[in-house]
Amino acid sequence: MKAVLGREPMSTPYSAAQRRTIAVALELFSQHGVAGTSLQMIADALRVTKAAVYHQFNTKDEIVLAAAEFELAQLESVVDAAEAQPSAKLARNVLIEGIVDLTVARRRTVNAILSDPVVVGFFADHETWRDVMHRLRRLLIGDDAGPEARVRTAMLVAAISGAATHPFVADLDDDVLRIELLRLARRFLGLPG
Amino acid sequence: MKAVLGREPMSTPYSAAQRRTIAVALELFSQHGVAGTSLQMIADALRVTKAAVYHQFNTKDEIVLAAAEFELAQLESVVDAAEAQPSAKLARNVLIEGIVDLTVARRRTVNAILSDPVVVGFFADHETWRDVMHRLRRLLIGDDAGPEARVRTAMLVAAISGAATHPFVADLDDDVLRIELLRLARRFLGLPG
DNA sequence: GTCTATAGTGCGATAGAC
DNA sequence: GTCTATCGCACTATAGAC
Repeated sequence: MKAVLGREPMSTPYSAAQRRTIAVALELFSQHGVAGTSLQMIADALRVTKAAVYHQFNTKDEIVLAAAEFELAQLESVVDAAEAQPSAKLARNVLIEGIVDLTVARRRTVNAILSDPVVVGFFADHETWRDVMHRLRRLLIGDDAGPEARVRTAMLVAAISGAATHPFVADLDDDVLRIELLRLARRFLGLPG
Repeated sequence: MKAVLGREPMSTPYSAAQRRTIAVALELFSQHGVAGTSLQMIADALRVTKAAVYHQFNTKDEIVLAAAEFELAQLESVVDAAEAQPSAKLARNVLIEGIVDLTVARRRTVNAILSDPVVVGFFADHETWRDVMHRLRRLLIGDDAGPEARVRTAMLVAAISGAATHPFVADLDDDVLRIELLRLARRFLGLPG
């Protein structure tokens, strides 16, 4: 099932210090954007100096890539779980639920990181990214490549990730947001829900 | 109808040179983000020096604000047109159509600018922005402030603006994208269409 | 693994000639 | 309105002590 050749999802076992760096970087990137976040800001948030951060990662780009791949890996595991379902219908259901859960749980970071111009540039030639997007698209659209299906899919993905970050719902509880997102997403796809 | 006190939508008549600066700034901001765009890049795109750009605007922040307000003004005129309708139903219809038109016509810039972290920060205390958002929300939700209505509204706004920028539909013609977005948005709201 | 110190570069912004 | 030239600063990144 996961026998995709040459791909090694989490083959880099980051140290605890590296994971802490990634965590604070994600928070700062989501607030100020990648380009608007300096290594000084990351170092200050970790309460160490810049040199200490450079001991964990050789360049800023490596931090950006590690942070982006961290979010990507979670999306990938949702896609994995969906593909493991016996039918296309079940797969789509698991996918929607997984995306909603992921988006709500990490609503401050996921969308901000994956849509940042710098990350978009990095991911343009990124194999795992293209693979995950391709599988995601296939799960949702199937073999129908017509405009209606494609726009509907883009709207659904954008609606879920965008709505979770939207100021209109900033004060809603995670549970309430999750339930409403799920219900509307299913209705949008014409699924029972 | 537009008698909102103390608000002066386009009271600053920018010169032709200033409008050219705003136009190239919007393009660059949407590609690299606000923080990732330097005044040197703007000057190069205009084929002048930085000093010439500083003759049009005193600071980079002024350029960012002018560019963001340019996009906001177009959204505001859509809201104006919707509020001029005689019924709530017609108003909502005009609003959806206007947002779809605007988003498709300027699909590379609108969403990127208005969701940029720097612009979000500028607009946090921006009167016109808050006013337009409040009126937009009122037109779509009315007096229903329940979670379902709020999530549905956030999803709709995010779906339209996000879908237009989504790579899944990057190669679709503007006309096709416009028609599909409109149809799906109306179906999402339970409107005839 | 963290520090101080610093190199080298590009940034936003300004002065003043034309 | 555009230019050359420059200031002061923050940035990424490195060197070397502890």
